[in-house]
Amino acid sequence: MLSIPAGDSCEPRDTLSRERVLRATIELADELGIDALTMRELGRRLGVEAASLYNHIDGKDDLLNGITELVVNEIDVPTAAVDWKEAMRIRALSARDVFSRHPWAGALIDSPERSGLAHLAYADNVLGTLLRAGFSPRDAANALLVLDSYIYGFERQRSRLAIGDDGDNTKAAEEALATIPPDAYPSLMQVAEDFASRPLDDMAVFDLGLGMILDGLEDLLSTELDDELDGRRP
Amino acid sequence: MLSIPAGDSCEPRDTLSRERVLRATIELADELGIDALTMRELGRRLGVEAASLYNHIDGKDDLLNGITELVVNEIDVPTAAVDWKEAMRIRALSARDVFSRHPWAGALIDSPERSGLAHLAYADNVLGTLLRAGFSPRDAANALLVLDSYIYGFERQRSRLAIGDDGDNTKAAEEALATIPPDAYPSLMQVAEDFASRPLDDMAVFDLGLGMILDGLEDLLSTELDDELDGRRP
DNA sequence: AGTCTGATGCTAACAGTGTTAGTATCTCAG
DNA sequence: CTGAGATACTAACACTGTTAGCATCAGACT
Repeated sequence: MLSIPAGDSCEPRDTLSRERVLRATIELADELGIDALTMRELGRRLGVEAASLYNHIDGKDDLLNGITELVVNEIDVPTAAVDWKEAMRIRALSARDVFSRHPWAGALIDSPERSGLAHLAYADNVLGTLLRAGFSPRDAANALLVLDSYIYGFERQRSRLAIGDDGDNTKAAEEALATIPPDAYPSLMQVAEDFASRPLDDMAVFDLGLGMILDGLEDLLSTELDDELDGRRP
Repeated sequence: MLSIPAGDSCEPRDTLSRERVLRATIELADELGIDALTMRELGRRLGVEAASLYNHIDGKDDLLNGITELVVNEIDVPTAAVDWKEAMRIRALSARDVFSRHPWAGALIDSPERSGLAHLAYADNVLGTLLRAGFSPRDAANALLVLDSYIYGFERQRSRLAIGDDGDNTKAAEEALATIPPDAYPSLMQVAEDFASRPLDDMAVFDLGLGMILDGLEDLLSTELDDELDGRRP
């Protein structure tokens, strides 16, 4: 199936392989953005004609699925016996880290039909952590859905607002101030002025919202445990 | 500028206009999905050749910006003097409603550079509500970011997991159960079995997470007000 | 009324996309 | 050294968004 010469630890240098193609795809998407990812450009990078890629992948969809899978695998899912809240926080921060390395990943991950085995393993790990913490299967699933909504959603907002990874948000705020009709949006104006003086710490804001959800989940867990006790000793 | 005959209340019937094009675009996207939205197909719908559309729009980007703007305008932003929490909840449910009518909207709204005047008005309204409730400009902006991350993120998860609007989730869960390798993902298995017996009430889950965030914001607001009092009477 | 002008739609085409069929080449086993 | 199978290339197809140039039809002006 694979084109790697059998039993040799030396990597194949001049021939293609699914893995090499996927790696080059990620590189290309990282450097030039997902829109610049075209079969011909990808072939050019690999010193190959576009059609040759089809010997190793099933089409562009398969290509996107492949890099999505690789990226999902980059997200840390802590297996150690840490507190469930801490585990969720570590996972969230790791996801944000992956997104900052691969800005295109957010848009791909929550496209339907791109979830492969990596996503299953990811979900299984998270659900396992929550179940062990005492969540019911139903509440564990709900928690996963709520958390992922926020984690992935935050990334999308970040990219929508063009929030850079460095702290040049004050400049962006000033530019926005200049283009906004002065009197039409007073509240927006007031907020923008505030951001012009002090930059947005998006990391802190992310953690703020994450903390709210985690606290809410903790409440959910404790009431659930109480209910369980009541059920046993009515 | 506009092609409407001056001063006549009768609408133009056989000539195109930017508005007619945008309306037809939304219809097409609603019926066949955003991928089926092609200039030639859109022209066919309007009984017109694709190139003619360019007399009324600046290109496909302008088209997408236009329908995004229209859809954002569909989101209710309650101006009445209701509780800020209730106002945020109404807004969130309205957004979810819009997304269920236009499943493609989620993917468009949080693409960068698609935010037009509608988005500014939307943000101004929400920020105004929060400022009036006592939030500082900084915290109001943070609250908006956190809330929108969750609201839009939830929609993306919904579409990713292919959660339909009706309650046939049990069937989907059973299918998922069948394809999952039985022993590889025990936690996932356990959760899927639960969902096979009782369907997912995505509306309730959405409200669950929303409540957590709103409660967290309420805490933020009260400590903020306390700090303000302490500052005045140290 | 007749003409003219500007907007509107059409035809044809271009560059670029993903993808496939058929052919050449290259590598390695026998 | 030869044959066979994998691998890459050439050429082309259908489709995308987009533009230039021409035809046509409307209403405005003299």
